[in-house]
Amino acid sequence: MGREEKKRQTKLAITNAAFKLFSENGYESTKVEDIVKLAGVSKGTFFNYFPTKEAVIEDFERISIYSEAEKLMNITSPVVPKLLSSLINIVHNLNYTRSLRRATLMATLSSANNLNNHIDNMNNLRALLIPIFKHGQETGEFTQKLSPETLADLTIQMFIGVLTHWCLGGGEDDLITQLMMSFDVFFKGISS
Amino acid sequence: MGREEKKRQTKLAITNAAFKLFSENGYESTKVEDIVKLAGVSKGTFFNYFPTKEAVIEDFERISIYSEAEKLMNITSPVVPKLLSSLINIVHNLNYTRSLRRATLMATLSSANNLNNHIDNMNNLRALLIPIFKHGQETGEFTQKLSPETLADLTIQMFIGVLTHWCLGGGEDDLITQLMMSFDVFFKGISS
Amino acid sequence: MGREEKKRQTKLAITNAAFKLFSENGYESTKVEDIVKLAGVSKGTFFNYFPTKEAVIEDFERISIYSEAEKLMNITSPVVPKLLSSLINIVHNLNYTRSLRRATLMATLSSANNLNNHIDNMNNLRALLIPIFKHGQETGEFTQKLSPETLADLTIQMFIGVLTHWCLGGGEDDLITQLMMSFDVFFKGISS
Amino acid sequence: MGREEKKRQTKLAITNAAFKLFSENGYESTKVEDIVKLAGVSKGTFFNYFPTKEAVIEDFERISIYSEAEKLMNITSPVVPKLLSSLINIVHNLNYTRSLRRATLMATLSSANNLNNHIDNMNNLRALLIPIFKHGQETGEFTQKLSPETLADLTIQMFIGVLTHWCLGGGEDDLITQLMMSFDVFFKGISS
DNA sequence: AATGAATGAGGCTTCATTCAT
DNA sequence: TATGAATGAAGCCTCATTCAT
Repeated sequence: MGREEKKRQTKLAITNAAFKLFSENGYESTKVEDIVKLAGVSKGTFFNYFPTKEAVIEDFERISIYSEAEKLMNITSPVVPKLLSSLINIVHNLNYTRSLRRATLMATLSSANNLNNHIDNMNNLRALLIPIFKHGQETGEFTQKLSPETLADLTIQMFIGVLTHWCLGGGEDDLITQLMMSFDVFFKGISS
Repeated sequence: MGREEKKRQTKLAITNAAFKLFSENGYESTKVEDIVKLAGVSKGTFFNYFPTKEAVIEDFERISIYSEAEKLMNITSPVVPKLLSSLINIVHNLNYTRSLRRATLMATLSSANNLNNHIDNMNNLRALLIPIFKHGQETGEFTQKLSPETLADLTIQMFIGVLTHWCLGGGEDDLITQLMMSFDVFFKGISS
Repeated sequence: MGREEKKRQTKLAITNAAFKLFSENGYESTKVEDIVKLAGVSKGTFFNYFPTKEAVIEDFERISIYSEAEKLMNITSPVVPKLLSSLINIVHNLNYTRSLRRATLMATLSSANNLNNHIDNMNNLRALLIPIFKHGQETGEFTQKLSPETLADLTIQMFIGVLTHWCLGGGEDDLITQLMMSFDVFFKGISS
Repeated sequence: MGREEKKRQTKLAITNAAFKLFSENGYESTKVEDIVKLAGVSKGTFFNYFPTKEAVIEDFERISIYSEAEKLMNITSPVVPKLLSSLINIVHNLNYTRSLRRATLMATLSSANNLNNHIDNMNNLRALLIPIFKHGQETGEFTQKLSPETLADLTIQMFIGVLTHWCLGGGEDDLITQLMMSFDVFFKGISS
């Protein structure tokens, strides 16, 4: 195993450990000491890979709900089934547990920087969804009482609602079941 | 002013200060020192009123979304307009700013105790909503494809979705507008 | 003993301890732990009085060679004996040991800030000396081949030379003896 | 280029880098990492050439003011001009900047070992100067009120005074000008 | 009841040094 | 001989909490 490969593994071990602990106990309660113990490296090594403890949390953005948004891009008619399967796919890839989603949400809430990232990502996703809904309106799938912008926004809101309610202990234990049921209602609500 | 009144005022000053700072900077970043400075009391006084710093956060539950749930109890047909006006009423009384809602959400996420409170409150609310939806189904307002339990759950989810999306920067600046628009879609989605 | 008096004593205990240790072992080798142990207070108390470890060193400026410069201001003819007695007086009040002077010199050398303070102080002292030498030249005490500015500068240099050579182990053990002998030669060198 | 030559060059690169950084930022603030980065070698290499970081500072003695003292040995009458030109020569060869002299002074102050080296060197120089002054007294160049030992000591003190005052920002920008002016006064002060 | 000085456990981070490659 | 990833002891500093006044 080459040096570079070893480095990648070390960094991964640290990230995974931090990941696990943050999601179980939250950022502030997780000590660097805990992370390195779980990762099986020394404290010095931790700071060889991350300048501060806070720097690790940025890797959490990797698993934000927006990470796979680009997959939504080439959706064609009929919109609903493909959109739904895309959303399911995103959730599937995120591989969330309730506690992991809570940790991710806390990460978003815990710093102005992360919050701004969230807003940027949300706007990007919104921009992707707008033409999709426009198209859907033209083909008669969706109500025209609401603008495509609003429809895009409500979709994101629905998605966040499912995730948040679920991570706070509500809904079905299986996130995807909950997601499908919720969007069933939602799509009916915005149908023409 | 009597001694008891003075004490109540002091406690209120502390709570309000903590309240403001938690909502602006989060729980962990807010120091007891900051709170007492803003409240205009000494550190010693703080600990005369609250055994620990964490004890203050429990007062945040005062503004949880469940605080006014009992007002939902005597809803009669037709369900939709009264339910909607109740929800609006709750939001109105909460007097949220985006940052205040973020703080409340962080408070819920930041301790197992608060999370359990949330779950208890949610279940209480759910218990209140179930007969309402049952009634609504009987009178033909709501679809019968979903159980009253599910409808209650989806309502809570919708409510949380609006609040979360909004506090993270999404939706209309006016929370009530956003709420009405969202529940319009939702009620259409669960109509019979 | 009042609270304020107690505070002054605590701060003094810390300063004195730091003072002693810095002069014996140097700034970097002295740990905050050492200081508080010697001062008989806790680490927390240290940081109640000084925001950082470095902040303590600024108190060292109190014993800089310039601290009593203002006493030079009202010197009248003949200049030499009064100037000499002033210099002796300054040294006397500084109460230097060789190691303490070394520590003070290191403090000056160890940060750009302290160095700038030194330069400022030096220029103030120089400004005080210039009219004195001007006066001394007019009354015929000093050579006119050198400007009053240069004479002031050479005086400071001589003073620093004595202190530095002495603290590095040279000269008489008694600093004042060394100072008098040196300025005897110096004043002869700049006599008219 | 032979292997030995390569090694010498590597060591020189390290020494020069350390040299530069110590003089700019001081010993403690200069990290081994900084040195090796500037020298263009790895950390491992550094420790192949020097057992510890502190070992590098001993190379600073190369540029101590005593390094060329032996040139003073065969001074003949008249003493003053030759002594002065020797001192100028020493300063010239040292090639000091103010910051470099500060670094050298800090090196002397920063360890008991270096301080002892300074004292040894000073005593050697003193031993060289004593017969010179004795000779100068016999030929009538210098006052007999002071012993040759004292004269030697005052000379060293003057030299150190010039260097210290200058490196702390005082005197002429050109060190040699400052040196000549100062020793002019000094030699007049010790003339017979 | 109010004060704020004192506490000290415990956190994050630094950095000279080692050693396997 | 050169490399640089890994190490871990040790340092500075924070801050909730206590308690004498």
